[in-house]
Amino acid sequence: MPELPEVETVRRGLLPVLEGHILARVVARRPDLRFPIPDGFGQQLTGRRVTRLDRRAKYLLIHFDSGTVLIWHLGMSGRVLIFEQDAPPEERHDHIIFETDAGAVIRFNDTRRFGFVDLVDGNGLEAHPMIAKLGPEPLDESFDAQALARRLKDRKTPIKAALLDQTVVAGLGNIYVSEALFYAGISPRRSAGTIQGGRAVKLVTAIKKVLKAAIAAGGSSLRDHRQPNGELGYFQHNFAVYDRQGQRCPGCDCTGSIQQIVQSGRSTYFCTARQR
DNA sequence: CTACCATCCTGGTTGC
DNA sequence: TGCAACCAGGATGGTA
Repeated sequence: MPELPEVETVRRGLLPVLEGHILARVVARRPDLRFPIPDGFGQQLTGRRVTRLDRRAKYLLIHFDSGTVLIWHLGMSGRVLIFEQDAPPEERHDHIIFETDAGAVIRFNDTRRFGFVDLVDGNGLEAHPMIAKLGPEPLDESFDAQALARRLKDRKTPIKAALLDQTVVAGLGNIYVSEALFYAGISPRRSAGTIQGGRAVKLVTAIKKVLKAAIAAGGSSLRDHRQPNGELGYFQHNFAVYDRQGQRCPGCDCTGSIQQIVQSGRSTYFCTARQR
């Protein structure tokens, strides 16, 4: 799915067309995505003004003047497209359509339908089952080496798997975990509990660095992600290891090449010389 | 606790 | 060229 940088890119694209605007029309073109679309979805949002547009981990949180919050997860293949005028015909996987009082059209297109939306009262947001268990935001100042080390302590699972666990740190996915471990010089196979002290400092630094760089690049366009204006993100050109198996390691003079392994069913990419 | 697996879907790529 | 198997950025719940 879109990971944190891609969702943040979508949020930034939506800001100018949504924040402060009223939804003039909201249509769900099918009854379900990953989960059923809430009853009265369109009716609850139509005529409401967007007061705030937040992101938590990989979730978009759209606050309305009614007190309702739209929780929106893009799944693995979800795309948000914005047309400020002259929207082209709807396409096959355009599942939800929003139109604003200014005439902007926003479409949620999701071929695999792993995405979902839910509506919750703002007071209950933190208790929502999808939100309540999330770990710290990796770009928050409070997410530091101590915070990470504490959450990894005594865990025997490989660090790769631990970083994909959204209760450890929220927002990383398969791409940025490989990238962050590369910059930290840590093997994806290393037992998570051994990431303490200096290693934790390196890993936190690497996580923040790679996420910030990816956001600045508009995310990564591998298969599905596009910026909401339709442009491709370009961080995929800056991957150090992801999807680069067999290529030379960009970070050291080692003679080896980038290895691809499978951990808990997902591909991992790393340099065996540089990452220990 | 941990590791592993299947599952929800569609579509692009790979290999025969 | 056809076709089937496999793979993909996620997250959960079940099993052993």
